[in-house]
Amino acid sequence: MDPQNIHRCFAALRAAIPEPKTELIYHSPFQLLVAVVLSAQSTDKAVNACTQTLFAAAPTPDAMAALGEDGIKTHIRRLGLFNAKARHVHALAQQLLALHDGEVPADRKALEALPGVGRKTANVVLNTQFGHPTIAVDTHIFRVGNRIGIAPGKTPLAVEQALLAAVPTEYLQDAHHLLILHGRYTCTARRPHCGHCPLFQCCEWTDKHQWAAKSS
DNA sequence: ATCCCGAGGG
DNA sequence: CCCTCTGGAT
Repeated sequence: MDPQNIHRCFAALRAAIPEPKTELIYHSPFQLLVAVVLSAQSTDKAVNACTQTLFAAAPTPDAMAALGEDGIKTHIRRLGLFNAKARHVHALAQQLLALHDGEVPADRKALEALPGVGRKTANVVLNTQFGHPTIAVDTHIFRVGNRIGIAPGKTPLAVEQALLAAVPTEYLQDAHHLLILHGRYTCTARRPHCGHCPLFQCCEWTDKHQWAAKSS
């Protein structure tokens, strides 16, 4: 997709979603990091409910390490993958204490070396906590990017780089959130609502007409 | 390529 | 009832 078309897409999204909601603000980089680790394969609503009680009990890496794996589990039992997540969050707190003086590192390599943290999670931390220009490519953004033609049939990294190249740095935050919302509510995985999609004109997905016919 | 692993939606 | 969810590690 050529850059002009990408800009047309974002203009259309901006018009359709006038006021992007700011992401939930967490009290510290540590709490945001934990929240993102917990969010894997889970809805934001469920994660918010869990983190509220979890951070009341253990707001810092120190307290989280002391809470222990089983203690963490009692707060996140409603999430999917909660066993692995409790293990990761506990090990995460311990490693922050052991290797980084209890602070979340502002470095990609150090972040991705932490348990339960991959590129997507590292990008969220780098962007929201440390102001680095990154795009965290989750399943929504990956799907949307491939469909509309930003990086058809390619890897999440290719989508990330294409968006980084196309979106002005100061607009990355909003672009990220617009794409998430678009993927969540309109460009859905199974039954996309192409019939009332704000990106229908600029979208290069070959199946868009088929789905437009099925979705009013 | 597969596992982890539960809730909520279509 | 089946699928999907703001993934990451093996």
